[in-house]
Amino acid sequence: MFAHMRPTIKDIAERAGVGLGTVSRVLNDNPRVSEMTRAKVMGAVRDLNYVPNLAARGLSMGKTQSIAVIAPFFTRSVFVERLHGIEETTSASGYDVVIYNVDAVEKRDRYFRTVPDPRRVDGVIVISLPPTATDVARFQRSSVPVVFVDVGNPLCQPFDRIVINDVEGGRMATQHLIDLGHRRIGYIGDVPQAGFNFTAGEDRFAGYREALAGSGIEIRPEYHLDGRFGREVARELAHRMLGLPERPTAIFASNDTQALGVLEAARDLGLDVPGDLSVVGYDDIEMTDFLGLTTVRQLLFESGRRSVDALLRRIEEPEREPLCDSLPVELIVRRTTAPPR
Amino acid sequence: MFAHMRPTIKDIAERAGVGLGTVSRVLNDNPRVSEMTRAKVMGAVRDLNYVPNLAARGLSMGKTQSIAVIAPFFTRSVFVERLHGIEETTSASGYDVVIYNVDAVEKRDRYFRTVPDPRRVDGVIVISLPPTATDVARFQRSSVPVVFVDVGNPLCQPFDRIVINDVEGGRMATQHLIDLGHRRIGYIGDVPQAGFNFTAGEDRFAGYREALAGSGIEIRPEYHLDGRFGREVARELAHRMLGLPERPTAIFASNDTQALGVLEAARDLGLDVPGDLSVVGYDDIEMTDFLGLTTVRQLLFESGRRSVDALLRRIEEPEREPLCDSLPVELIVRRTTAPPR
DNA sequence: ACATGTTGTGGAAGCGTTTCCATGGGGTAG
DNA sequence: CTACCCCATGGAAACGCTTCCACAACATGT
Repeated sequence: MFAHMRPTIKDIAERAGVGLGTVSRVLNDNPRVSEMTRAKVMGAVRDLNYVPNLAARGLSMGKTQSIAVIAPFFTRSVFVERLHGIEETTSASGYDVVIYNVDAVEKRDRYFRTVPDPRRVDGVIVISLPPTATDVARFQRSSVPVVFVDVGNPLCQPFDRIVINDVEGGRMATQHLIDLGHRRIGYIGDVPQAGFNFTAGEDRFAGYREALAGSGIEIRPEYHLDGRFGREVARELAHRMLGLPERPTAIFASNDTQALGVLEAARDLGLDVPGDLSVVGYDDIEMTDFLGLTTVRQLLFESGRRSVDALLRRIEEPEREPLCDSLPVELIVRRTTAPPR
Repeated sequence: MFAHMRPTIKDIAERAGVGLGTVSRVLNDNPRVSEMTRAKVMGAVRDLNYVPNLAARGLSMGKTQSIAVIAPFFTRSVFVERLHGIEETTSASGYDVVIYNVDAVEKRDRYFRTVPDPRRVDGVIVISLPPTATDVARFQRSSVPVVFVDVGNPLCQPFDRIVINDVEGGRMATQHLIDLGHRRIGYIGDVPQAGFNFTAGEDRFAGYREALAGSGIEIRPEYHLDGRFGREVARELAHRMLGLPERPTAIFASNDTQALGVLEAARDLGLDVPGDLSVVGYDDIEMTDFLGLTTVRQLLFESGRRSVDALLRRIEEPEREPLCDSLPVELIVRRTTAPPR
């Protein structure tokens, strides 16, 4: 028994009594094959339990049937949900998904340099990582389709991209607090991680300022604190902000995780939410529902889905105009916001 | 400019004025190359910005430099954290990770059939999905190393596996409640999803029964409810259980997500936790810390890390004895458990 | 009758690597 | 000085597929 020797198209060809080219044509649904021959080949395929060698096919065709996702901190809920959308759409089209997790700037640079290679993957989805001009130039040369998700950077204009209007989201969150009657509204955001240049935070902050300015509310620098992403840090920042002589009656956190930290700080200080303090988050990750956190929902899963759609479309038709798909944001009011006392 | 033509080793060879074999040897750190030639080749590599073609290498060597992870519902925290361990360890060794998410039985079967193919991946990690005897036979024939994580099934004995002692974990959680003085202890678990045969739930329940039996506490069937995984369902189950004439003073939920549902139900009913009701979860996913949920910690990240270690070791030495690595569980006492009133 | 398609087919060439074998030059030991 | 061996090297073969070209057989139009 040659149980260990995987059959090749040559084996199929011999068994079916046809030539190599014919087998290949059958396997690729080329119409130039007679019904009879097709049946013989398919029979042999079944008999020998043939499975094509993807490396060989890839080498010959210059296609790999796999796409890469380059994402930072892929364990954070935001990315997990986007990934979910990507995975679901991708697996439906028979492509494999290879994940490149970026947890350091060097890794991003390495992946940006080596992954977008037509001999490695058929397409790349980049999430939340703005490229430099050099990166962009390289991507364009590489001939691999690249789609950006959540990257506002104008350098990306030559590529398909799925963007989120974070300014608007920040504005909505803040406006909601203003509408409730708040005037002393704090903002807690994540400091752009060294070298990553995430833009979401800044945009949300811009929305915050816009809303305040629109209502003629003074922007007080002591009401703005940034810290490394994470609950613990946000908790400390909130402690600090809530310890101010004239403390805010509401805090908008630039993401739900930091909003949790704010809630924790409020709990520490014995402040009632929303009685003494209103809190708004951003992203609407799964557990905000449990906590009753008022937040700004962005269509995370959908953003993943659409990025794959865009990528596959471009693989089909490389020459179309780059599309820019803007996803809506929506305010979800729950139990952590109320008029100030 | 031939900007679009990726250089091959042939180009390198010409530019460096050496032969193809020599280039290949340099690239593969073969010691049989003089320092001078090596330098010339490396120079050419840099000049031409050469990147090896992985498909070609894979075809030639029968290796792909990528490993597959087959996991159910990869967006659930438990899997995300295991994946994190896998990703981190894998990327450090230069392998790619391809994710196959199983959200339906058919997908599991399809992946089990097609993924473990030596021409597709160098190794496979299967998480929480017990194989059938047929699957096992196929895996063994396929010659691709397979490592199981969180699969207790005895059929997996021929393979490396990382197991978690869920019986012990369930026992510890329950014993903790008993030690606090509880006698009426409920159990809420997830019903084995049709066809998936997850075993963790049953094991944890077995531990629960053991602990009760060990303390001579009667096992009351009305204190045992199973439902589909998820917060909402668990919340309903908890409602039902807490509506019993003689309601439990403590509930052990088979996983943290369901424990959240229990907490929600307690909140709905105005029960104080831990005053009126103690709650214990399982897994110690990230947010349990925030909620102060007492739970059983299993080393999720570590399980991922070790599965990769095991896999790479087996790729190196295919003939070693299958290892069975058992990870410890640990009770983390927080704020949701206390003696009964 | 012949030129002209059309259809199905076989097989060689080529994709970019690694690996194996052959070769030549230099060193070392006799 | 010879015999031997080792080291560095070049290049052919092989990996399994797709694709292109050539060709045979037959149909069609004049």
